[in-house]
Amino acid sequence: MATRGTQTVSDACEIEFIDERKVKSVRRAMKSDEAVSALAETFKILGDPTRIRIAFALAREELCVCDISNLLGVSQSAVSHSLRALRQMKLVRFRKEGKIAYYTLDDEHIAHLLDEGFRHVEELL
Amino acid sequence: MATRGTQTVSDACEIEFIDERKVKSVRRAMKSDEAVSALAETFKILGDPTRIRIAFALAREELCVCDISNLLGVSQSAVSHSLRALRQMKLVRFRKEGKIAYYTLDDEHIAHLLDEGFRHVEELL
DNA sequence: TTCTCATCTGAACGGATGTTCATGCGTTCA
DNA sequence: TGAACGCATGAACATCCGTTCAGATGAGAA
Repeated sequence: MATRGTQTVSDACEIEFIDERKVKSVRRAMKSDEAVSALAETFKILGDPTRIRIAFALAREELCVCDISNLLGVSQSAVSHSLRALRQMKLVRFRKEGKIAYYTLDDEHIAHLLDEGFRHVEELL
Repeated sequence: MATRGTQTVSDACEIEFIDERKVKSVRRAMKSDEAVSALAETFKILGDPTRIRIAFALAREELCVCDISNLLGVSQSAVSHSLRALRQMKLVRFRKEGKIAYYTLDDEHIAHLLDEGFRHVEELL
């Protein structure tokens, strides 16, 4: 903490601005807190190898929990927990047929997100 | 844990497959472990409101650490830690001019990722 | 050189998160 | 109706992660 004048500021930077014009320009374009938080939550949910594999698979085929479990070699419980997380962020949706739950991606933005992401990381391998 | 035959499997599903064709089809298309892990790391880094704001800002203007700190109202130390994380995932790059470090996005995939992500979440607000 | 400034870094603390285990719920079939 | 099955869920535990604090580094000014 640095004390300046009467108020205590979280010691960001002592000087006022390096380039006030650029800062103001970006500030105007900045997204709302709700949008930023929602996007952060979405990325956080996708920040897990199992959930990425699940989303990738569901982008190609409609699958039931058991199929996903077999496909990835992950316990059914873990798959179900992952699916719930994906569901809460509206990344996947499902329909029930008897006792079987079939999952798919909720919309194509997610598929694009994955494609764009893979394109980025595959450039660096 | 369930024991089946000689090998112990993580009790995924007792039956073999619900739809073997779909599972095999997805399995063939599945990305490598390295790509999946790298993408998960990338999303994990982006799964934080501060780092999203930073990336969003750097997609529009080249900024120094002090500007970012002022722009977001976050301590300079926190910004620096976030930038290091973004740097390690090759999401941003920087150049030094005297004692000032100017940061920008590393490539446009990241900008597209953010745009696509915002498009997704803004549909749900 | 010495001081100031912009930035970086490691350690440490508290909260969030992933995984597993055990169990509960709803459906199907004998 | 009761057993088997597919799936969902809560609790508990260990681990990861974000933030802050204190100090270090390196460049420019005095």
